[in-house]
Amino acid sequence: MLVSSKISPKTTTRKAQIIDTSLEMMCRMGYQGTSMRDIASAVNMEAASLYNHISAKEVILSETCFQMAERLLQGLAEVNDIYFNPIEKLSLAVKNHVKILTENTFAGWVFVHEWRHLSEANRNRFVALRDEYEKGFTTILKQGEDEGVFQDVNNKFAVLTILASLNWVVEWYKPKGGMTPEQIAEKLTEFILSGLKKENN
Amino acid sequence: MLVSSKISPKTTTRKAQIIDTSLEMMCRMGYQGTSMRDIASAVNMEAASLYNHISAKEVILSETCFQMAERLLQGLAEVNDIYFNPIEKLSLAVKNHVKILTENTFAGWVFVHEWRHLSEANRNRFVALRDEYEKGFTTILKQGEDEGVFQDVNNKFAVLTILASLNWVVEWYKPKGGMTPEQIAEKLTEFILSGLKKENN
DNA sequence: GCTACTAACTAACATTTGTTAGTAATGCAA
DNA sequence: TTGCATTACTAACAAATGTTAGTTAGTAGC
Repeated sequence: MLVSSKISPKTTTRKAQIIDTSLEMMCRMGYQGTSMRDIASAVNMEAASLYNHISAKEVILSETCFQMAERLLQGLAEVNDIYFNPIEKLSLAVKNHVKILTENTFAGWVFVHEWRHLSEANRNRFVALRDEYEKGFTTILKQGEDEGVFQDVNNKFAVLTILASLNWVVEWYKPKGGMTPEQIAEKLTEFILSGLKKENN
Repeated sequence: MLVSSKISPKTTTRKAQIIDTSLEMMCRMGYQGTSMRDIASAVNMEAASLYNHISAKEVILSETCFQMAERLLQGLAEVNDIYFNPIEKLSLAVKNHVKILTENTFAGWVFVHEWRHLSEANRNRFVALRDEYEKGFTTILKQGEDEGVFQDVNNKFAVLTILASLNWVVEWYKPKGGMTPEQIAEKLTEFILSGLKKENN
């Protein structure tokens, strides 16, 4: 082994290293624009050697997409289980979303942009998870409406618009940038809520 | 010529036909996922024959991206020139944006998502236009602040979030769907403005 | 010290990629 | 009728693609 990644023997496996590097490259050049040879040379090995760690290129994409989806869903489920106030729920759902996307910037970007290149079977599974996630947000909005805290809006439209602004975070968030994930979440919540709270207009 | 597209001899050129078909395919499979042979067989010809109409694959992408950028910029410039009231300005800027993106769904999608695959030179030019466009929105927000109509927000943050929700339209807008572009623009404006107007909270 | 495993290698594969060269058939203008 | 521009074709190119086969050096457990 020429290149040893023995900083911490088990926590950072070679596989994780390959995936991390791949994700970073896919952010710059896209999934289809990043070849196995590109990835290999970035981690200082031959393309064929990658297959000792990863069974196929698509696994890099699918593992990332599903991991992120699971994390988002789990966070949202917790919020919906524990809290009662719709405003609080929405605020925490936003915080959860921003936290997960900014925690791993590259995975976040790939999750938002590159899932389209999943194989059909995986793409279908993925879209199902995404729909479930959207449903979680819809539930919060509905509850808010019922309790008279939120305006009466087209829920589908509102959820999509909200998620749009949340997902866009991956586009411009930089860890060393001016705002922390918490500040971003707070500002986004403000932005969204001021447009939803009834006592406005 | 086996396939004749003589519905209206000059308005729909073969080139336009090729580009339209390409854009539709790129929406489904991405720029890199759409090969010249894919495009060719979709318009019933050989890949090599495409080069009688288009000098390179990238031209399909670059022409689309720059055309859309120009249209958006021109619309925004008109709004900023003619009107004075910041709320009216913002509302019309949103309407302009939604109109142009929904007028040609495929071009809109490609414009939003695939510009990354432009060659470096073109990408730089493109990003410059996009920055200019963002600046136009920033101007409106600033004016609104100065006149005390809008809240004091982080302008960069607000503009990016606004554009995020505007661009997301390409993701889910369907011509035969429930909402017309005008209705979408109106709802988006409502959503954005209620989060900006001072008399809120 | 033998065994089994891990992780790297070289070589090659069958496709697919964007694109060029060269060649015909067509239709319009002179 | 001649000539030119348009638009299609076939054939081929060099490069790049994801992946497999077969091999080998090092390491850990018995």
